[in-house]
Amino acid sequence: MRILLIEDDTVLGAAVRDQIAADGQSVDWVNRLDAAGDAVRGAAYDLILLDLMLPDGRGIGFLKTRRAQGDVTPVIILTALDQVSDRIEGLNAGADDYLVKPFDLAELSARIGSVARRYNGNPNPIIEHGPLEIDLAARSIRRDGKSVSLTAREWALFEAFLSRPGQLLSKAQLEEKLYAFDAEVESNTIEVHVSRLRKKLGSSVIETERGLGYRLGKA
Amino acid sequence: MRILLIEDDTVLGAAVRDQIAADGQSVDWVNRLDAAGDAVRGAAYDLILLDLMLPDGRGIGFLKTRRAQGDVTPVIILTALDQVSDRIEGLNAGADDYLVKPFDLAELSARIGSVARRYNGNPNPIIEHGPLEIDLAARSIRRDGKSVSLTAREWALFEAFLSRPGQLLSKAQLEEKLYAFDAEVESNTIEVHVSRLRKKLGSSVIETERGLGYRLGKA
DNA sequence: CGAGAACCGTCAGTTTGATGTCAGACTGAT
DNA sequence: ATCAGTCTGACATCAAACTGACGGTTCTCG
Repeated sequence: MRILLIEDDTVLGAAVRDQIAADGQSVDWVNRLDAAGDAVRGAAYDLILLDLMLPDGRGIGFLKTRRAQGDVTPVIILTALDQVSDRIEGLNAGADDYLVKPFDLAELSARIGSVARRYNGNPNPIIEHGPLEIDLAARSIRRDGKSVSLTAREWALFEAFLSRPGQLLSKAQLEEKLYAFDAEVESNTIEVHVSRLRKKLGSSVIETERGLGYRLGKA
Repeated sequence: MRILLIEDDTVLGAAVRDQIAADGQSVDWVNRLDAAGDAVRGAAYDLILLDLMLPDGRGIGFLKTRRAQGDVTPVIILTALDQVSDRIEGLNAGADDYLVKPFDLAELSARIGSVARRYNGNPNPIIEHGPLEIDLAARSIRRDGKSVSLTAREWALFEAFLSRPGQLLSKAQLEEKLYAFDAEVESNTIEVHVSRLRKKLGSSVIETERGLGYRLGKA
């Protein structure tokens, strides 16, 4: 089995490489996202181990790009961020599993085995939410069985709600999610996007709490 | 470390129990959700292993109920459903990790160790106050398990009390909290909002001290 | 390269519901 | 019994939110 390790920490990277080699698998180890891009274009891997914090960007972006291009290679995320939100973001982006640092090398072996064993081509991971069937990996939604397409902004907004179901999100929080840091919006952009989402997905997907913000609807 | 195993498959359950025992941990094994409820009420566990498909209901509901009641015991989900949607639902419901069947017993041991090691912080800060469960981050309140929604002013007022439990707050102080500087209320606004809060949260949440002000009720 | 479509931010007219105000009932201290 | 303080239902108001429309920009495809 060919494994691609994307990790910039030299100590951890070496340890992981050695562990995998000891398990009898073949490993390629890169420490930057651009090198990772070259690697996946140059060879077919059976599994990717992906660190989220890399010198030239966040690993999530790399993962999303791969998935957007139709790559279904199993991915295990390695993250120092022990936060449910990061795990969910990773899974939403199409990861198959995650490991929170520091992790046991035995645990790593177990999960590699697990992903490999499990990976025999299961078609599509689908979240059900009321009348909606959401396939995050494929970025597709079916509403009452009929497919609905969302734009980039709409996905970003909807994901913000999905990753925190039940939580109230203020417009300021949502703007942060949608527009990184810079790029200030000085109009009712969020309202408009919420309106567009509701038109596509049903009026009850997102609930308004006047003066406070929005939250994902019950179902 | 005390571990509660909730699993109805007798073969798998026995294997897991033996493995945990071999690791030197103490296990209680139940095969139904109602028995699980009795167990968690009767003893304090350090970790719960939860099967999702049980004869008397879905494990997700059990997990959600525990979390809603403020229980923060780490939970690892055991599921035969190899679907990202289940993992996300589980993680959202407050699970700390999951294992997809069939799993290695070595992997189980590794994850138990991992969760136990990792578990230091509390995922969701929920304040319990009598029949109320208050999640300030999510801006949600449950009263006897049923969710109650507050308006912006009501939140502001309630937070003023929560941040100074037991302390007497005069109407003037409360007005300052609610209306920044330009305090321009010339009526019984505070009284009205206190009344509205009591209607939503129960008449005993806030106590009146005639001529002096208000304070948060005992519980 | 050009035409058309898609996407997104902005705005304006309309809708909605949270909130301040008031009046009358109620409470408790003296 | 009196009366100031408090409670609460009702209501009008106005800011917050909704949404259709528009135009600028980017993307797509011939």
